[in-house]
Amino acid sequence: MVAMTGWRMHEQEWRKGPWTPMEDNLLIEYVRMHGEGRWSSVANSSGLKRSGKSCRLRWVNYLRPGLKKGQLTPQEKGIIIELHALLGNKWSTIARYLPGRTDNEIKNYWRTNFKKKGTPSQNQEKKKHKVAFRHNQQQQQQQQTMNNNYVLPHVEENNQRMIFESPEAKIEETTVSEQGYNQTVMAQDVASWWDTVSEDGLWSGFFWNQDNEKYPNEFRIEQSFSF
DNA sequence: AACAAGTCCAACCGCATCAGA
DNA sequence: ATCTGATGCGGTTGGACTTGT
Repeated sequence: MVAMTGWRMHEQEWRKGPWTPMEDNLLIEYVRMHGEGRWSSVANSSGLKRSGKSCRLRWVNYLRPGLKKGQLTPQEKGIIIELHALLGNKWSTIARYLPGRTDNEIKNYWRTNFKKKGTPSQNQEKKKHKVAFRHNQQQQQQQQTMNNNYVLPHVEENNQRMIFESPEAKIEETTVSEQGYNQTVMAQDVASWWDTVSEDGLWSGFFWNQDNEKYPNEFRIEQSFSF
């Protein structure tokens, strides 16, 4: 209740609905000048008639430099599935391990593909490609107007291996044997997806080790990609 | 060609938590 | 210790778009 007071103060005045390119530019300019954060002052400083909450969401989910658009890769899907099996609906936490992807995107992916029965049909996959293509075109136009000075956090590339690090979970590189992977943690509706991805050869391994005596609440992952 | 149904995703909402006064 | 505003998160919705009939 209390938490909403600030947001609702000028609720009648806030614009809602889809963002226009002009609004996007105003927000980009604001962030460029003031940095991320202090969203509640965006309206005053930039002239945007959007709530701070709306501005933050727009920035985080759409305007933020480094965002990937388009279809999730099999690797990314695998990470989502693994982490969801481990963490549940902690979309923002899962998103931290997928640089350039947003919690909203991951949430949408999960709901679309696994919240209901069955796996996506081939037609659905075709549709996804079309949508992804549309987004890529839009994003490329968007990116051209922006000065990308940001560095993706917590990810390094090291001899064809992505090392995931989390400030919260202290995830670090490790060497876990394939036998250590426990497929039973996967939901049943995910199993068919696993078969598909394994067959196409793009997925080369993603192993978990929860036998961590020292830090029982932590987990370690090894992710190998074929670039 | 027209309509219905399904899919996707941007954006909103409400609540929880954090931080500063 | 309490209050208040700011921020973050997860759930939900609306509408554009695609596909099927």
